[in-house]
Amino acid sequence: MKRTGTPRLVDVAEAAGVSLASASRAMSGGSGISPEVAAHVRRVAQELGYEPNLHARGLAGGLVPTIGLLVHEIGDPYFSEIASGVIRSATLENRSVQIAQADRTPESELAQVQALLRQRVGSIIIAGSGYADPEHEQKMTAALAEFALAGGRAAVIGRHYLPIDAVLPDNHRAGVSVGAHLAALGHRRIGVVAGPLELNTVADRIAGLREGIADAEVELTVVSKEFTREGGIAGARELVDGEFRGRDLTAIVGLNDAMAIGILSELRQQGIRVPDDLSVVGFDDIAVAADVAPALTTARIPMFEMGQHAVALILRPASDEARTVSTSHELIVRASTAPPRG
Amino acid sequence: MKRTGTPRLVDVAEAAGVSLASASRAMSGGSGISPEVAAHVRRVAQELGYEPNLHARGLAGGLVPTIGLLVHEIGDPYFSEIASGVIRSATLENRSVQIAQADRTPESELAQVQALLRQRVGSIIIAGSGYADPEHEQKMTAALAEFALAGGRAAVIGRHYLPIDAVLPDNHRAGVSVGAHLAALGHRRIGVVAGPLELNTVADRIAGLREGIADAEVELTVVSKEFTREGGIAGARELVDGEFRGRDLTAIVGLNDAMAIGILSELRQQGIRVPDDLSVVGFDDIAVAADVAPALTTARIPMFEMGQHAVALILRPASDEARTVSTSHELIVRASTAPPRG
DNA sequence: CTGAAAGCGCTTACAG
DNA sequence: CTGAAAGCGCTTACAG
Repeated sequence: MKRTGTPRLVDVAEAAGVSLASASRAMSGGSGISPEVAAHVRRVAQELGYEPNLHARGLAGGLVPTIGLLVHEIGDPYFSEIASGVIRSATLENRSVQIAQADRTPESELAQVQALLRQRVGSIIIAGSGYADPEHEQKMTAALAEFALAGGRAAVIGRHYLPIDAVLPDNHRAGVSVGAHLAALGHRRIGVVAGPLELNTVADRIAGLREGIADAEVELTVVSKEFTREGGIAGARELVDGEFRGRDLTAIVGLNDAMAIGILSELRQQGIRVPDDLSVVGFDDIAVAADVAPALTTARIPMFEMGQHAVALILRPASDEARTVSTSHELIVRASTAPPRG
Repeated sequence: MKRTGTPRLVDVAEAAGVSLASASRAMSGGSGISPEVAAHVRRVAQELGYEPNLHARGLAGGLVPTIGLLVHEIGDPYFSEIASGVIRSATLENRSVQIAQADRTPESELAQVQALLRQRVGSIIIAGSGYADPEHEQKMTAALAEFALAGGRAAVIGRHYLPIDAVLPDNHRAGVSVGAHLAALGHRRIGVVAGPLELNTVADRIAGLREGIADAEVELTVVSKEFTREGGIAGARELVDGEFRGRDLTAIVGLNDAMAIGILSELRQQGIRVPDDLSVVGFDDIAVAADVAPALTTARIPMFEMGQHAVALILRPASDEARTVSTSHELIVRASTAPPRG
């Protein structure tokens, strides 16, 4: 069954009066062909409505222009906002994006990256914090190096251990802002509900927090849970009702908004008023942070823009050394923080 | 550069002592080969760690096992929760998913579907309400019919005008539940902030609402806005402060949670207390509905499960007539609704 | 049911 | 820079 109507590269070659090889170079390669001929071929292709067959390209050894996007969990607003930015930019550039979930485990992350490589996607964006585990990061680096060797373009969002192009959230300084804010309000006994400590996002934010409170005599109590709303609930319970009950905290920091929202929920459950009895702060400023009860004070991280930056990075040809796009943060003070009572 | 290490189908054919053709039939087709041989080939393939080259398959005329998922906006929790269900099930079935955004316009929707078809994805899931516009729906039907002819599998979520496999949210009855709930509380003047009226989701929910209040003498005031948080804000403003100010409403329904959350935000802004001065209800029960201020009464629609159902549908071979999976809803009564004052 | 062969639409050495 | 040719790894009529 001939697919009439869909012009192939031979058709444009013929129409342009050049060989298949030249047409191919005009459309993909770019090098090894005179600019005039290339321009002519492209014009003809345009007129004919030529659309390259991606499977043929993939088979012939080339890479497919698809962008592989790896997130931990697309239902998490942090990642869905990044994904939105990636897809928006990709669509503008006529690239399609294939999405995979790593489900918050390093093994799955690696497996998904390899699945993406097998499909010969031309570029890969890995969103989400890296792991402190050197063995895992080294395997990831190796996989991506091989990918780069084959002409693939990779970029990461939010991890700085890998030697490749990266979009860096302002985690450390965001932590500083949050710490300084609480210290300035007068808080001296602060609880932190952290995600897994091997995530560099968690480590960076905690380090920032410590720096932000360094001038005041603040006691920090850190518990580590899942990096989710449920983790926030569990952490809050432990801090106000568990073994740390005696600490008499006046503020709790959730290391992302999902956790902070879980914390708010648990405190409400227990009849603890925010910010009267306890202040609460988050990180990220996901869309709903302004709408929860009370409205959440948080350090805004520009997820959507980070997704767009990542696409811009992989669209640029590779260079010798890894490029980095640093983004900024903004402390958004809302209703969930206030000076401690008394 | 020989890709050593990655066994090809010829390699498994050789190892299994059969022809390439038979090996191919064993791995993909299924028909035209004896069960014993097929089983043997598959075992050998397994041992060799054979992974089919999707591009070769796509080129050879077959379809690629990738699932194309079309949403309006991945940053919207309604769609990200559906996407999460789709990706979860797809990963379990070893399928990858390619995602595209339709940005809430019919033209873009059609364009994205065609882009997906050009890539020869084996299946397409379209999430999101259909349009009342018969011309658009007819074009969509034509595109999907052609796709089905080529062996593709398609399913829609949340639109029932198209003659293909569908997962149907319980929009009408959810509307009934919401209407009945408000009527039972004693509300008689109810405002509705609707999304675009040409969306069948909107039409279905409004029809349900009308049915739910039919027994009481309720006056419904409907305004139509964008199907987003901002739309909710605009609608609330119009209902309490604009030309409808005199209506003296005692409750406002947002036709999805995003709108309802926008409504809550606007009312808070204006110093109108919920539920004391005005009750508010939403639809969907997105993850944050329980955490907004006040916690939102809403009709729960199982987005994640709907995504999984859609994958189950497209995994099943095509049948003569379109199949339908109906899902249910659950009215979740929280703090945003109460009897009207006075 | 099974096999030999053509063909899917490109890219990329290899010559010129 | 340009072209003829081989090859990427599969699927699918076409015979048997």
